[in-house]
Amino acid sequence: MMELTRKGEYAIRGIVFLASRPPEQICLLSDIAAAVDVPPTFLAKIFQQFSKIGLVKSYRGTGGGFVLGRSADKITLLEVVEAVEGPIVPNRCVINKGECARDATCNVHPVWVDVQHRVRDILNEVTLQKLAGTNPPK
Amino acid sequence: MMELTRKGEYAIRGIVFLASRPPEQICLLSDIAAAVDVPPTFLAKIFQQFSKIGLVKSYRGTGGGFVLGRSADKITLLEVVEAVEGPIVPNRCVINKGECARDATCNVHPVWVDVQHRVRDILNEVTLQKLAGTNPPK
DNA sequence: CATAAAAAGACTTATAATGTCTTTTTTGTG
DNA sequence: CACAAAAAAGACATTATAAGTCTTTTTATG
Repeated sequence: MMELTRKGEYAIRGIVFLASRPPEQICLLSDIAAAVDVPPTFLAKIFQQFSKIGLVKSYRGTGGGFVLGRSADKITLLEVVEAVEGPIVPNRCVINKGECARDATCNVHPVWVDVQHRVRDILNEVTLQKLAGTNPPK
Repeated sequence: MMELTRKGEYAIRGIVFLASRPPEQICLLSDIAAAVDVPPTFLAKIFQQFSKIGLVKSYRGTGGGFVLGRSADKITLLEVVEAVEGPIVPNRCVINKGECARDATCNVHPVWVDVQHRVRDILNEVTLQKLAGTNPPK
């Protein structure tokens, strides 16, 4: 239960790798994909999502590629995960009230809210800088 | 992300309902299903899983049905969820070492372990008694 | 033995995950 | 300007999982 999908796994690997490179160095998608062992076409989709919300900056054409959209200590694991997996919602009823007809009487609801907050808090404390930390750039 | 499946949702509804009934009263699966608005055949599968691990006790034949396997204050939400959803593992790499080749260098791993523990702790604190509490038996 | 109920297993359908392929757009370079 | 290099976009294919149904079997009771 509560399992990260492969997409999420790949997303993390990819952007952590990018964070481990010198900040101004433009990385080819194909290089990243090879380095973190992810199908390049799939990683492309993921990085497109990153790009749309500014987690990475993309350059097209010759000499193009990707760099982080912000410094690695300003990007959290929470952002990365939610970028590709969507919001963290342990149960549908947490998304919006009224979703669950039992709302008023449902004692389980607050538990899921609690879970949601705890998980988000944990992931929000972890920055890409920390994650890239002891993986020194080769 | 991290969403409970419908099966899990149904499982909780079903067993919480059972917990809200007088402890010795044998409940028909069909009655439970109707009360919590779940397809009876699907709920049957769920209760079979419960039965196997003793969360509920089943009686077959005429006059048969289900009762809780233990008192409601001795059954946790964690048990219920894991019974039908499997163990709570935010990432494959948490299941067993060696799963992830990057193991040693992976800084993300401990984060998932942390998430796993927090979530389990939260769910482990919640008993069926609490959940059934303010839902008085009709 | 007839009936009521759960257990078990095979099966179907729907949805989401995972991934590929092709075409288009953008950009730098000879 | 033409070409090549790269990402963006969209359509497509495949596989896995979720969700649910149906049929048959087992067990218990009156």
